[in-house]
Amino acid sequence: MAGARSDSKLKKSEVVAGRIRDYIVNHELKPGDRLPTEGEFAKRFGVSRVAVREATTALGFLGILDAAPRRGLTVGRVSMKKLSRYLGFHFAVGNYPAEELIATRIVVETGGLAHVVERMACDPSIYQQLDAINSELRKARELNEWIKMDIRFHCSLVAASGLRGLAALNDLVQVFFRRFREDFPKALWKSGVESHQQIIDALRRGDCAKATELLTEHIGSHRARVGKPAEVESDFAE
Amino acid sequence: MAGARSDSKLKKSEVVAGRIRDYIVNHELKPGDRLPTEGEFAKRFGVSRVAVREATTALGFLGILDAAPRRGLTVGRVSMKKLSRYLGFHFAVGNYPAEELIATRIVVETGGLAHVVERMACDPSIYQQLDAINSELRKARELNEWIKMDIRFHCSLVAASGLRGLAALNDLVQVFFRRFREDFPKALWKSGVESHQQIIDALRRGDCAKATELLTEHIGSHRARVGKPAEVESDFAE
DNA sequence: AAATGGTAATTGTATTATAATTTGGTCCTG
DNA sequence: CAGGACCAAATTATAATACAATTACCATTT
Repeated sequence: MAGARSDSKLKKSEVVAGRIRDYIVNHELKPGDRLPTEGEFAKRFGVSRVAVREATTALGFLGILDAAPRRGLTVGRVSMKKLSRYLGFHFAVGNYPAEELIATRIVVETGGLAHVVERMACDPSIYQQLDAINSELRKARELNEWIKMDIRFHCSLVAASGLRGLAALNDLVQVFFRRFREDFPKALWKSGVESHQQIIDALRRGDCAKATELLTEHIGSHRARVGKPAEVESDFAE
Repeated sequence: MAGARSDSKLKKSEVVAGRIRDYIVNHELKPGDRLPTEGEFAKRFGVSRVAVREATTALGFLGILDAAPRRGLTVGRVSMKKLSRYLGFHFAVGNYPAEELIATRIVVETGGLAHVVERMACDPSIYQQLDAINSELRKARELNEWIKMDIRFHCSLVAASGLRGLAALNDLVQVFFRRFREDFPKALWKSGVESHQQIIDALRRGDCAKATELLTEHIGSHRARVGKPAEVESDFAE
């Protein structure tokens, strides 16, 4: 009942945003291409510049377009970083249950391992990079630093699969997961780093099954702590 | 070089959006909770109401909050459907390579299968639901209808894992994948439906390995068609 | 020809006004 | 006294306008 309006009656700025979207699609514009100015759109759509402005601002948030004085509007690039800045926290609010989030992490991260093994066989620098990050992690002395490096390790692990789409999804998952790292006890840091080491060593050996087992265990170790309930809708399904 | 501004100099509306986000986090607000009015925020942040309005509009696009006259601002629910309206088309513009998108789909969809088998054993209605959707798909006579039902089948398949986070990610992937369905030849519809049937039958038998193999093959069959190159950044990994 | 500075175009921000909508209360009626 | 209808106030929705800030482009000068 809450979002009933979203279909029955679109706000004007949403309509305008849709028309700008259509403009991009119909003209087959690619990132970097220029769009008409805000005033131009306002005149063309017969609305005030404020309405256009709200639409362009919102689309700017999504990374769909960029706006700069004198340059005007240009088609942008979707940036997961930009998105996660606003969406990541919301999953902390919307509360997916811990168990589901952990299981999702396992799926996404282990899903990339086979590709990692494949690429690592051709390119030894991949191992070195992961190893270097883990060394940094070992040197962490403060929680925020540790969190940052731990996230970087896991993101790099998935990125090493070469599947940028999967890496993008993983970026999101990691952000949603952040709250579980906030109270990660220092006593467990060391064993975490060792887990990482074992995982990348298994990958270098080409032992994908072992790496999968270790990573599943590693992520699953978070189950020890917490798990709030929640209610989150899924969309298309049903 | 394009998005350099995004870190060096945030627009005021982005700053305001960030502060509203922080407000929600700091007050531990949950979906449905009320926020101060736009005027209130404007006074509190020392900016004009237009700046607040741009922020709230953008956050409204993302589903992070709802705004209604007299009711004011309330914390919203993230809706993948809402997001995909604006992001889906952009991935068609931003162009992930087909191969990567296919591989990502395989990871996400097959990753949920083990959970599906588990839940299906306890709840036969899950099979019935998937079977019903596939029957609908079999009756499709028009491309748009077919696309819609095919997406619904695959989304329901992942949703059947019970992992709502994974289902949300999958919703996104399906939207990004849409462009590959646009020119799906009618001649292949029938074999697609049969693949679906074999998959859910394998799941009902508890044969997860077979289902995984079939689904991998099913999704991979898209490889026959196309594959544009692209350049898309990944974020955290570097 | 290159560098430098100015100018104009375009977005960024603020102010104000008015319309539309919805909640909540109040008043009237049975 | 209860219930419904209506009215009013609060709040968002939209618009019009003005000015500041920024920067791409051009002209001018050295």
